[in-house]
Amino acid sequence: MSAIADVARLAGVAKATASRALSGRGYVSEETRRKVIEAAREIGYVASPNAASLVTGRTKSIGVIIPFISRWFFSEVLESMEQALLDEGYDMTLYNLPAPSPERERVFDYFLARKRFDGVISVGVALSDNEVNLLHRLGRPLVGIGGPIRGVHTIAIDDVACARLATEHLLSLGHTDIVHIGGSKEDEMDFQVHSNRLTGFYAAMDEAGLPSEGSGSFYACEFTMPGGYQVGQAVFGDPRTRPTAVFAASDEIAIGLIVAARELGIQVPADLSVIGIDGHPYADMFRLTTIEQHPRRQGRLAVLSLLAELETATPGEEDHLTVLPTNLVIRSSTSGPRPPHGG
Amino acid sequence: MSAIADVARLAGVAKATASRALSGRGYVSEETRRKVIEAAREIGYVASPNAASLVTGRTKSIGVIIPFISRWFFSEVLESMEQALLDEGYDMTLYNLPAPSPERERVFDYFLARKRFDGVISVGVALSDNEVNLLHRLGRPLVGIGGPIRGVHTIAIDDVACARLATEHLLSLGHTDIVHIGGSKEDEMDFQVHSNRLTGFYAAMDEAGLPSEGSGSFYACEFTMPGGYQVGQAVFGDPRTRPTAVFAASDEIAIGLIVAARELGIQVPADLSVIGIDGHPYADMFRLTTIEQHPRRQGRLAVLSLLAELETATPGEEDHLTVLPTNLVIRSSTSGPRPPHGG
DNA sequence: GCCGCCGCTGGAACCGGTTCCATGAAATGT
DNA sequence: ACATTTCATGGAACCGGTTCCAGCGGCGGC
Repeated sequence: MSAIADVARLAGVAKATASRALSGRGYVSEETRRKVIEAAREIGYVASPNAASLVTGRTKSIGVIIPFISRWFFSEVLESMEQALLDEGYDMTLYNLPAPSPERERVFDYFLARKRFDGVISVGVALSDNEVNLLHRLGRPLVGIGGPIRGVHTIAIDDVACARLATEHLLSLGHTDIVHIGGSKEDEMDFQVHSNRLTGFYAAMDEAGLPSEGSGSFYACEFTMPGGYQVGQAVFGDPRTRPTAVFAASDEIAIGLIVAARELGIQVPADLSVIGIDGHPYADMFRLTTIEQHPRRQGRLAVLSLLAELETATPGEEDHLTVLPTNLVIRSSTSGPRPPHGG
Repeated sequence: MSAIADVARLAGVAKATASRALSGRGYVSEETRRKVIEAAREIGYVASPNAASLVTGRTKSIGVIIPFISRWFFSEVLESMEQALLDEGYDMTLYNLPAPSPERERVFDYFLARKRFDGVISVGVALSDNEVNLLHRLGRPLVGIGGPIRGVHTIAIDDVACARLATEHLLSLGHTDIVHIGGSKEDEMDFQVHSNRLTGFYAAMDEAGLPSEGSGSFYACEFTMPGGYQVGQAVFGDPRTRPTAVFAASDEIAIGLIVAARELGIQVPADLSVIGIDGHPYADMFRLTTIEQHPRRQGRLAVLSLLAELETATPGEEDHLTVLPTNLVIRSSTSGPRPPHGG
């Protein structure tokens, strides 16, 4: 359509002056600025970001690497990042990369090397040193969400502490027969989330003098509601494996467990206490006690932190870890255990 | 880093030749092509899409406008579109625009006018004529998902038919006391989805000679599981308003209803049949009878259709509506009504 | 009255590709 | 043998901005 040359011609100035007037860089008299802006408005001029970024190297766009879109935590983070980027005048280019794979190699080599973005936010993805280095070489800052990446500023919650707190909540209610149901260490998407929550659980159990690692108090589970439901049916269906309390690694798992328990005629919390982690919008409806982790806050902070790094051109604090607060919300899925019958 | 001029120099040819060799356009001898490609590989050359799009006008990027990210249908569509675009070598730039608002005006005027994309897919968004025209003027094709937009190729399911089918399923089981619980017509996100499903419901009831519009057989509800739960508590809690069957406008609503019913001691399906629409992954776990609408298929088709339009440079069939098939999946949340007691 | 600085402006180079056009060599047709 | 095509290649213009640099008028200082 209309280029800056047209604006300049209409305003009766040179391209250079028009550019300065519109971008606000360099000396322009107040009168000239008004003329140029008026001319631009008149012909509906919109600058081509392509042309600009060709010379400035800035694209006003941020790349986001994320392994899932449809899982709660990720979609919340995504939504909040989109909002924050929009507010700051940035575009968001989305790369949904399920797992380390040839697919992902391809994206890194091809898409990311084209540097169509000023920076990258990686959500819950365990980037390899190689991948981090590639971005570094391109001079593109990187901020992570969800777990430490070597040499990268990361925003996360303290998963070990959360798990410990959740377990301690159950312990403080008097439970001794507690199991943890969550993601397994071997799970490919593990970004230390699974293992950290497991670690926190074992630590709390250990401190309470209860059987921990190796005692069979952990069941691996897909990180979804049906995953929790399935494991719940198996574990609660057999009186020999049924505990009095469960710490679930996510609210969705916890809800799946609650549904399974209800179907088996097990009273929650009278017969079984359940606690989760997340602060999922469904938690309230299932009266689930949980630890809220505020993903939207994490996403927003990641964006602001990345943009700050970009705009100050400081390399940012590498290896810096920002730990965001979480909070325990007690509803009625947890209570003290039923006194042993006949006891 | 390295520009095409470096590649040309290393290969001992002119920039123009190097460009032809790498892009595959125009005449280049096989030998020269090999030399250039080898040189490019050697210095790790990656073309700058900015520079290329500056002259070709193509960005190899698609803009997506979507009102929600975290709701099931939308996240599924998004994920499938991302996948399809990646496969075809396109980037996806995401614009999450909740509702018609000044916010949205701003995005249209500012972001979209910068034409950083070759085309646009709008998911479940009722674009105004103005907005459609703006895109048209920019020469960017547009494909919609979820409801007809004037002058735009749209991919959708037949919501009226789905609702009719769902209702007929309940009727065929012998139910006569049926209510519909779903989004209200006044809901701002209505993209004819709500009203179409309501229309289909009333049509089926009408045909069966049962009370339809204006008979109080419809309850408005937020389009989420807690929304369904809340309405379920209210409607099922009062024996006077409790029907024998419910057609829920979405699976999430249906599941919320089932949870509410179970808590009230109402047997599903013996006391209450429930059918939804979606094919949500949780449906199986709640044994929910539903009509599957395959959002991933919709997303994939939208991408392929848009790219085809782009690559053939045909303006596409405007006002064309592609209706994708849906299918009824019968599980055990529906059955015949309990015979009237004392009857 | 002259020098130097400041504020403002225009010309031109540049970012990194693509494409038009001219040129020349080889292959084909008559 | 000569006129055409066809294929290959290089030079240069161009896409639409930004930025460097030179020039110029006005003003204050000495």
